[in-house]
Amino acid sequence: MTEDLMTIREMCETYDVTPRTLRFYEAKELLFPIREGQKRLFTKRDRARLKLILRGKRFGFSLEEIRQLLDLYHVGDQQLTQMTRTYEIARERLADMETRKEELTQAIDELKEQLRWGEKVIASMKHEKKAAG
Amino acid sequence: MTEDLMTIREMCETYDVTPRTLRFYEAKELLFPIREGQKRLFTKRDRARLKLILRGKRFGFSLEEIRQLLDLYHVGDQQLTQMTRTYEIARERLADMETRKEELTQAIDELKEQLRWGEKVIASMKHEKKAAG
DNA sequence: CGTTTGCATTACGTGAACGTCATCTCCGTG
DNA sequence: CACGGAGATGACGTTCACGTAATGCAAACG
Repeated sequence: MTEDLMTIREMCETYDVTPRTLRFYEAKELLFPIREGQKRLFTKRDRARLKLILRGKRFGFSLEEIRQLLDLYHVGDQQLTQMTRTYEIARERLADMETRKEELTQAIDELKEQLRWGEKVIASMKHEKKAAG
Repeated sequence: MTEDLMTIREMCETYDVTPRTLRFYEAKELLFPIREGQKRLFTKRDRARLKLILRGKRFGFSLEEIRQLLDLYHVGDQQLTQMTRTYEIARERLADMETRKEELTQAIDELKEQLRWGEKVIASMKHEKKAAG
């Protein structure tokens, strides 16, 4: 099976994105599908990158931020200085993500608290209604 | 001190946003400053909401999603059915946030792993350079 | 009393992230 | 060989979340 490669349509169905999105990501140098004539063929590497892109988006990162991060995952044949810079960017992102996680944890706790409040309010409203009815 | 109230400028300095942003949030019904003549005066409630807005944005929520959530924090005099709906929306958001947190935790672990990789690569590159030099 | 300062409104502009439409090109099938 | 379907390429449109004038008003200040 030469099925390391996927067409644009297969990609769309697998990852629930549109062709436009995939072409857009290629234009922005987030993906690098190979060409068979005109047609794009997406490799395993592209799929790995796409997963990271979609995850990054759910975290609220911009495509540009994601692009910088992706470089760390496919180091390739970079120069030492460039590699070091990539590494530093990644460390910053990591710190960023850990901060987010803490905030998120706190937000979750607070929201849970509010939900308990909401339950009480709803309960008492039902009670009032009953009493008033 | 009647200083439960803040001017738009004070708000901007305190929360590091522009006047435009605050007016925009009011237009979108995320904030409800009172008026003294023409001027806006932001209450403690507005400040609490703004904090939640800014935090929500860092999590990648849209302003519309945030607006729905905010209703839970200032219940006011809603009807039972509306309150119940708000409560349900909040529960969905909570589930959403918990999913995000898990994904984020995983992403952090993976990124840490990549960073260890990066360190090794950089170390070996320095070594090669030394050997080649 | 003219002018700066602070805030207001109205309206057009902008960057990010795609959507949509028109048009073109192969490729396989009847 | 006509033709439908998958995919490509511009190019313009759209939504979100504000930015950026242009203009106006009203209190404060020298």
